[in-house]
Amino acid sequence: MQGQEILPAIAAHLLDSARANGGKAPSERHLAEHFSVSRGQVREALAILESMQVIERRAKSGIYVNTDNSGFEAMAFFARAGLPLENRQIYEAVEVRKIHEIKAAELAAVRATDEDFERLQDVLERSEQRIAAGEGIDALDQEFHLQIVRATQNTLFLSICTSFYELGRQRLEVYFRDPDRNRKSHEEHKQIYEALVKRDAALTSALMVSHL
Amino acid sequence: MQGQEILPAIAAHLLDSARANGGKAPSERHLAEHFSVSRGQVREALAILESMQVIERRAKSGIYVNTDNSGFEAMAFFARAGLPLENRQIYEAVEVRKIHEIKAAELAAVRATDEDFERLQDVLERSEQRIAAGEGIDALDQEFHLQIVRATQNTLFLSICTSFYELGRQRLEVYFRDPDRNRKSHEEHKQIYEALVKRDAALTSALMVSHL
DNA sequence: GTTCCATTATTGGTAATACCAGATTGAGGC
DNA sequence: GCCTCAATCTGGTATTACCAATAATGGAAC
Repeated sequence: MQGQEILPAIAAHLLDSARANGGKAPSERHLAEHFSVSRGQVREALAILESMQVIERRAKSGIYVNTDNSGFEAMAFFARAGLPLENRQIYEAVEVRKIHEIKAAELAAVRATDEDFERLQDVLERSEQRIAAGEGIDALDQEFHLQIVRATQNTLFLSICTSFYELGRQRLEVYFRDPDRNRKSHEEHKQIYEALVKRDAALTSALMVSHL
Repeated sequence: MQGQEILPAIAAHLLDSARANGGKAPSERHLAEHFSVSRGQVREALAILESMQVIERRAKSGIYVNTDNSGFEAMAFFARAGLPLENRQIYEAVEVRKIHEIKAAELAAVRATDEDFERLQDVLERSEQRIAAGEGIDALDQEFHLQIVRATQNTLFLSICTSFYELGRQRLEVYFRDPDRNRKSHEEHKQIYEALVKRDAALTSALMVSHL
């Protein structure tokens, strides 16, 4: 185990230990020895985890894991690191994601630029090729949705949505094993694209609702 | 200058230095000396800033500030720390905030519990008292909106919105100097509350649109 | 004056060590 | 069983040192 990539490992270890120990996590010195790194490295990782409110460091006492943690930063980190999320967190994230997707579609219909349309069309073409070759869409599905969010011209919106995509990656890979779903999803994407080009916000939004 | 609270100070210093130096920030050793803390403390702060993608640390080279940074984490941190945001970031945040507020009102109308109604009523009563005393609403206005988001029963939603409120604090304090605005805002809050109690999602949402 | 290269200084990454003072714990006395 | 107090553990902080790659510098060659 070596530098920088220890963050997820330490996070996972903290969560496990805390679960088996009533919220209390191992000391910095223990963690340093366990992962064969210096205490400084451990403290850097802990500082980040504390900034995301995943843990709390109490001076002269110890490290405590926030069990009821549902902050956005923490969720995004967990998703990125492949750490397990609570069922409630997943449910909430899916709901918030839907809300964003639908609103993004509506805004994109009004604001999308020519470059946005080109990018979307490119994604659709590549999807078509993969389907024709009998392969799954998986990553392209997310890229399509991401490009729609991007077409809102709101980078903050994009930043938030990107976190949600990382969350759903594993689930979607399984989902897109089924060729029928691939085709169906692709057809809906094409419809959404058509609505976007017409700049029909209401239609785009409605199509997105039924697509999700 | 002493521990833990140096993060905002270091962040501000990095931004200033980088602006005057083409993206390049002072070295860790310089920062440590400037703030009279150890290099370890500086590195903890830098680790957090890097996790928020505010900076990039290139080994054996230096620290570089991400100028085109528009990540959610960074925005939330900047707002919390009272650091200046780009105009574009503020504009985007206001838009995203509106979207959330409106959707929250719609969801809250369906999901609000008795406790939620009590909390909202409490906020309204306190607002009434402050207005009667000729004082401004400021914080209570935000509390009202926050309680509505809370009534969606989606803690992730709440987490995201909380970040936006911290952003708008300064602006709102100025806004609520005007007694007329206070009264008007309070009246609209009462209408929204009535719509919520009726569990009329469409009406609540519509009222929120015109309120914002 | 310009170009090119070798030497040097600087920089982030990492580790090891030490001290502080409050929190925690455990043993001993009552 | 309860209380008291000392030994231990813990996070917070600072200091020092080494590594290796980069960036800066200075001089040599043209």
